[in-house]
Amino acid sequence: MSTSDRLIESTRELLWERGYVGTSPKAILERAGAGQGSMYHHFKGKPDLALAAIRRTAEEMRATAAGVLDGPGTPYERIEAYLRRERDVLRGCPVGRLTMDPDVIANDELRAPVDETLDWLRERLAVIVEEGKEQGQFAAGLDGESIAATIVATVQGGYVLARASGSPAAFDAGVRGLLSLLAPRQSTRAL
Amino acid sequence: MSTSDRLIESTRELLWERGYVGTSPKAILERAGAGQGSMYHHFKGKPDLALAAIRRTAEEMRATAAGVLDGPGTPYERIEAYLRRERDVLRGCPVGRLTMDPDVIANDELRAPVDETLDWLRERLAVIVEEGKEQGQFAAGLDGESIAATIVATVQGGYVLARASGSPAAFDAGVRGLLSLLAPRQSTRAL
DNA sequence: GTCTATACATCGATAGAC
DNA sequence: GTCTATCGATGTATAGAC
Repeated sequence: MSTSDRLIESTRELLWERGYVGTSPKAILERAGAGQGSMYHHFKGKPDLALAAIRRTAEEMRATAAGVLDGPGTPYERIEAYLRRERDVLRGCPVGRLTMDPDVIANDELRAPVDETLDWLRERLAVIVEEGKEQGQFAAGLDGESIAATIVATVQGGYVLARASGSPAAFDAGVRGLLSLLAPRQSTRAL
Repeated sequence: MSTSDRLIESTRELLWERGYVGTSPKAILERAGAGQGSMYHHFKGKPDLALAAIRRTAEEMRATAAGVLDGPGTPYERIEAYLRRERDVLRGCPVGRLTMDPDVIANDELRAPVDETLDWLRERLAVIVEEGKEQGQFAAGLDGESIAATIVATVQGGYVLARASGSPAAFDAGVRGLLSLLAPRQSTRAL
């Protein structure tokens, strides 16, 4: 792995753990095993390096979600697979957490990958919900885009609840509740 | 307002805007119009002042939520009132945002008010959902605690979506989706 | 490309005058 | 109680040697 790559990877880890405001160049360099010079040679500064890290994290998240959402199964099953997919719940979402970072939100360039990723996810889920409606799996009255927003919000908020309580249980409960509300009509299934 | 109060209020504002890591004593003092000496006279240090601020914010949030949840109306209507209550969506939740703060999560004393508030909210909502089940407004198969977690998560995650996109629209969409899923059986209502 | 040295501001806290 | 002065450490960035 190149020095530039190690810098980006270290930054990704630290952004996830401590956010943008809580991540210093010094900490990045220590973790990457590099000196000041390397960082300022490859990147213009902290925001530039963070942008590279955020873009990579966003892309990775998109690929992971696509892997599940484009998989086999009925619309409900694919949504369930997305919601139940294994997660390091207490670490939170490496993309969503950035929305609580004032310096990220204030910088359109840093915010863009975050926005685009969550937006992509919502649109992808909205299509799946619409498919489920066509197949009669979901009630015709549901709005795909709204349900998609609810699904993504439940996940993002589930991280908040889990981190507050120090346990993944609340995340799982939120997912369970959402799935029980989404469950295909008239089949009472074990959730 | 006493100096101590002004310090707490300034801290509350800054914690909301910038989080714990992003809030410096200096910024607090400037906003409060006080000097270093005042702060360290009234509080042991930054964590101590933050604790006072977080406790006050948590209490205020609880009171606000209770005002809606204990109000009039059917269980569904009270949940709807809670979800649709006016919010400064783009500012996010002053309590929930703290869960993304590594120094808050690492400190049990600072985390406690956050945990207790969200936990209280979930329990309160769980009772309301159970009431709705008894009254036949919600399907008997629903689990109060899970649905409560979904409701709180949708709100917390709604803030994430809104802040990512720079618009409250996604928050509203998530709420709309959740309400459409919760809507009392067989009455198709305008949502 | 990478390193060390240096710069200057800010961080969180303490000391001590008033 | 509040103020200013000061402290050592860290934050972000630049300079310049190798």
